[in-house]
Amino acid sequence: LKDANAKLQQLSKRKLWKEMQAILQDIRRKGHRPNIELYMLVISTLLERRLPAAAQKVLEEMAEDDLQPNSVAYYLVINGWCEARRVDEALNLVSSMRKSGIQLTVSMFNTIIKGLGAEKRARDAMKVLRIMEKHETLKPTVITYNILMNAWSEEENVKEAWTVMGMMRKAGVAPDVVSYNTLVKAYGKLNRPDDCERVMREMVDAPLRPDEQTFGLVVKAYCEQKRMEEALSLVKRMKRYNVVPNITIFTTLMKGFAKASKPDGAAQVFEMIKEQGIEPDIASFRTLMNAWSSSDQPDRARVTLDELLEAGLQPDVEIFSILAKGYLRVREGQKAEKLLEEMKNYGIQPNVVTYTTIISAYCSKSGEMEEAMRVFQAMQNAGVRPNVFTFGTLIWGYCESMKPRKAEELLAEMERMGLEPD
RNA sequence: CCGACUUAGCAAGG
Repeated sequence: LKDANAKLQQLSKRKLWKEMQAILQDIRRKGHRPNIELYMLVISTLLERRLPAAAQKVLEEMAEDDLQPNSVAYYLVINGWCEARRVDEALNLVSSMRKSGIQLTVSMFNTIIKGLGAEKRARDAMKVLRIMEKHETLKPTVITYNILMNAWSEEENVKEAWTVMGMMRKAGVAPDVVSYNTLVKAYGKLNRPDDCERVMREMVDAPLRPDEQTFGLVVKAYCEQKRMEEALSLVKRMKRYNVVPNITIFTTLMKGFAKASKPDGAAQVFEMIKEQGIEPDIASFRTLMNAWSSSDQPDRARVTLDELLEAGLQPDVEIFSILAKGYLRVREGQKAEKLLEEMKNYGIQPNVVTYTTIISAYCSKSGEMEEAMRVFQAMQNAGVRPNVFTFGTLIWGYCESMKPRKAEELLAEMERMGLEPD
């Protein structure tokens, strides 16, 4: 058993779940009893690989061995089903647990409510919460209510989110910062920054202190509307609440400037980051590069890339895809394609986005469809599967260059590959 | 008793 334990530890690191299952079976066949730790290791590996069905089987084997799995083990499997968008399986498991008298916990229901929300079933999630409210020992906590509020917010139903807030107050549970942030988020999705501000004021009256996330959400709402003046002034107002703007908020601002076609604004924000003594992270570099690339200035994106390298950060596939987009916008297919070599030097594998961007660059110029098709071939030779975007781009390119026959051929090829044209 | 589970930022001219 000790031996098996060590072996399983190794396999778990490499996520070799099939081998782990085999060892577990072997132990049991020989009439030994694996201990709880062994079982848990296999279960968590299976769940990491998104195999809740297999994990549940192991859970059942544990029970056969008279090892009562603890509630964390059950929670993990329930959560696994929910993350795999199979909430009904999670619900089945819960009802069989109830029949066998296995301890249920609030976390289990929290994850189910979240899963229902992810399946756009907030209405069902609401029912689950109401059942919990009537239960003696499984009363919803502030987290439960928040999860449900978020489910409504995802469905852009701010009215029901408020309803949940009312329910929690009625149940004697005080809304917290997360509850209010969720409402702010809901209004943000609805493009109503002014209502975001209103919720923030209500939050202050509660009294609760808005945090970085609150401001981040409101700043984003202004940015979506391209109301950059207000976004900036809100960031300045943060100090009054003793909240220091962080890298996320600055990045949100940069994205807003990029969206508003104001790359210089993004560059200024980038300077602000450094002035605050914050080290820009890879995401902020990407956002600034994207601001340059989206505004047809690949050379400036290139300068930013140099700065990234000087800062000692590792460029990644997204960085190069963004740079390729810059060349796409100025219709420089060759320069975009040349990035492939550069990436090779860094040991970065181009992905479907990178290739599709390069293909678009060729497609955007009449008479370069052959180049586009060459890259399309190279991509497949490199083992990268084209997707609907890739085909859509090529089909568009052929249509633009008045070659509908070619476009039709691609449409057929797409279907042969099992891709659904949209 | 303490944790854990909930809410913000970034890439593809279709």
